[in-house]
Amino acid sequence: MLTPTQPRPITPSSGSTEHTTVSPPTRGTRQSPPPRAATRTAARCSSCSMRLLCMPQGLSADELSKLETLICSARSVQRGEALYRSGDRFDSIYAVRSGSMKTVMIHRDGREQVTGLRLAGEALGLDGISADVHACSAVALEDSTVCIIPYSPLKLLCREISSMQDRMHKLLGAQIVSEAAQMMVLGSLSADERVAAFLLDVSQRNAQRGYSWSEFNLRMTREDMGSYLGMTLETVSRTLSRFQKRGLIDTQGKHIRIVDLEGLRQV
Amino acid sequence: MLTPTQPRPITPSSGSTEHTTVSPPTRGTRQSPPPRAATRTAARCSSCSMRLLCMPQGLSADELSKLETLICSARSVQRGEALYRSGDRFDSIYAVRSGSMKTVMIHRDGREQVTGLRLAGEALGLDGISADVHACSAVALEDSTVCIIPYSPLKLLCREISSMQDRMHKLLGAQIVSEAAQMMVLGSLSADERVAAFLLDVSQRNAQRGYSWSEFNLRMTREDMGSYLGMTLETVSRTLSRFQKRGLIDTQGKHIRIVDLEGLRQV
DNA sequence: CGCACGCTTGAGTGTCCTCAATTCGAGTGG
DNA sequence: CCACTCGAATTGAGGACACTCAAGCGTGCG
Repeated sequence: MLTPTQPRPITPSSGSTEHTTVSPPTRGTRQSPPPRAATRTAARCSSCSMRLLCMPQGLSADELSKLETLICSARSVQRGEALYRSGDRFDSIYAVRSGSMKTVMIHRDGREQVTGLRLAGEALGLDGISADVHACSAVALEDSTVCIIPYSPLKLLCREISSMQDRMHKLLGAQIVSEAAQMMVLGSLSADERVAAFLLDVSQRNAQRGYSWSEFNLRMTREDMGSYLGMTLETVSRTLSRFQKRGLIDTQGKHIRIVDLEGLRQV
Repeated sequence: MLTPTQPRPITPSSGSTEHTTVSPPTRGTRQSPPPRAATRTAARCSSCSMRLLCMPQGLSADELSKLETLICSARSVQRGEALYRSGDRFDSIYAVRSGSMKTVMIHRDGREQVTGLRLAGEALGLDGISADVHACSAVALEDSTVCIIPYSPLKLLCREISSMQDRMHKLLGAQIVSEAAQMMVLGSLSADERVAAFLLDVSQRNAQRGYSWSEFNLRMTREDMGSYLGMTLETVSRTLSRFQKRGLIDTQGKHIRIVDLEGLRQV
């Protein structure tokens, strides 16, 4: 496969706030000198992490209060800013509260691969568990906020409450499965099929979270999509145009409307 | 990129014991009617799962004995036979004790993608945790034996012993990272680079387990390698031949010797 | 308003796929 | 023991799909 954790050429946590090579910093993006960690009320935050961690199982009132003892602060991340970088020490996982983020892995020669897209409500940061150091970088695709769930207290909680343990395992397991699915996309599908699969995936995840399956804003650039799907931005653009001519979708820029769901499913 | 394999009608779990299309059953492979679960002594098995689950941390004698209460049987799997299939109910994870296995994911149109290679000592079956049902199939590349670690008792143990919990999390996290790395291989590297990365990965994993980094038998067929690397078997074969002419490796069939490690690293 | 960035579209090229023939090797049966 | 058979691997020739390079357009932001 590859030497998994390559010598990181990416300045892991240089004093400067520049997010250098992770994503070419948008000129318009204001370079907020201190990546300000805006702390919010614990109440809102634990409700955020609860959705992430406890959704399926019901918890007793007692257990709920224990959950709320998780020091669960929030942080806002500006568009283009990195929540964490490959090589950063791992100590928390995150739940996207608003906005969206991408995860990026960097090859030693500088090529970068988008390895994931995280929408509001989804988990982030699990790539740090195995080595106590993050393997990917997480970059905001738009101004976003995340919930910070410190890992050590979370582990304790998982030992106390079995449904939390279950939830944690399923969270990790779900990422394993979705990455395997993406390997299938990259390894076996044609360009058209990849784009269709991606649109259907985002549509389905939107639906799951109570938003429209048929209409959404994809904050990634064509280049990000291309990187995620293993193709060039030009091919992504051409494919979307062709889909539009075929009456499958309706796009203008980052806004996408799915017109013919069944058609998309049939490649 | 490609539309590689022909429509493969795979029967996920037909009543028959045939391992039909997962990997065309070698004629010679005897069709053992009951996929026999050869149970071994618990002692050998827990030592097997211990390597997998406890390697980094030391455990107290007391904790060790608890670990051994894990009902940990073994099973042998013939070449071409499936240890589990996509859709099977999940109730155990496995540790490869001897031999090697591949994990395979099947697209609805029948195309199949090799999503992983597991050598002796490595973990298997984590793809079932998220949905209580396996997302991949696991097929033996040669006659192999695996250690069966029932999941429910394992969960209990993780709640009792924090180092087991750590180990479990790291096992899951490591698969997340290695799959992300494979996404980078599939999404960003050329054919030559993919093959080189794969050889280096296997070499490194062999070294890690105390075997030779420079010489090994890859039990996958060229087709399996191609599927795993997102290319055709012909391209794999051509690439290996070219590497040999360049003096990077020495191959005959499935036996591979790495001649110029540094050269391989430089693509 | 103007610049810069992102997106679209076109033309030409190259990498890798497809199809096909042959060789090699292992397991089987005569 | 050797010929036979079948699958796996190698190698070649030709073609297709996606990439590269390049120009033009839209738009959001300073």
